[in-house]
Amino acid sequence: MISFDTFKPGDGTPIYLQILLFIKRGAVAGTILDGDELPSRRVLSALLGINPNTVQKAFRMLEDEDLIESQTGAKSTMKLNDEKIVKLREDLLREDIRSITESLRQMGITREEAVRLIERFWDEE
Amino acid sequence: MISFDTFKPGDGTPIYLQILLFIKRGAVAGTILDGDELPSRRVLSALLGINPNTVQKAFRMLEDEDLIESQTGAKSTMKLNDEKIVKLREDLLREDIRSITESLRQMGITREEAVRLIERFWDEE
DNA sequence: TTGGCTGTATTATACGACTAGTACAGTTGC
DNA sequence: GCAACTGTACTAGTCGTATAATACAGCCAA
Repeated sequence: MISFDTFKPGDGTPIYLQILLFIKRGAVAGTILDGDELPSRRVLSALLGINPNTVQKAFRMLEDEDLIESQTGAKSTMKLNDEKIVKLREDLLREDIRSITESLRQMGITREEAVRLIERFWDEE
Repeated sequence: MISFDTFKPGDGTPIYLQILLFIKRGAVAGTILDGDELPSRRVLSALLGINPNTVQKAFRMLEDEDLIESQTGAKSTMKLNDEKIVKLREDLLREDIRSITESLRQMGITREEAVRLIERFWDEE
């Protein structure tokens, strides 16, 4: 059963997107595996203190991307393979890096400064 | 007059926040200086193809942070000094770095991999 | 078999972001 | 002075996110 212990809703990002990203990043990290059972919509929503419909929206999108399998009455399970994971990793990384480089460049930060900042703040907090 | 030529609304971030960040990052980069005139609400909204109220919301928040000065009838101007800029730089950098490190860590990326990714993708696009 | 769980669907409500339109007071340049 | 600009304020409406409550059909273990 996939654990959401490390999941903490934050920023202003829609909750359903945060759930989506949490699952995808777990799949990339290898902490979430093919066949793993997801918590039920009701259980997870109670756990996170949010509405079941919000969880359902996230799970529905995961199913639309063929990353989970659902059938009425039974728990949903992860549906992963190497190809999907490689693609997920590329997509997520590309967007993260694109976002940070654009942001830092707008502030006039150089590549060398950016690297130094990452090295310095990586292990904080 | 501050130019918004490089401003391109994107992601799902609220437009008024994107305008806010554009100004703040420009101040940090030194491309926007103390005393600089801002385009009028109406002109900027027409330029960006958005509603004047959205621009007003961003400008209002900048004034609440004492980063611009506005008076009825006259154009708004930037209100900066070294102390404010240092603080802006720290706040913006901290949030950017926090965001990217958290995201990459959730994907199981190490510090060394993160640095390599930044170095590799910095000059792309 | 049966009761409690599962996924799925529907309706209604609330709020923030954004748009549209209008109005009014004050500045600026000719 | 006056016309054209400026900032500010307000109402009304749409859309996406999130909540709340309810309902139904299918799985599964005791």
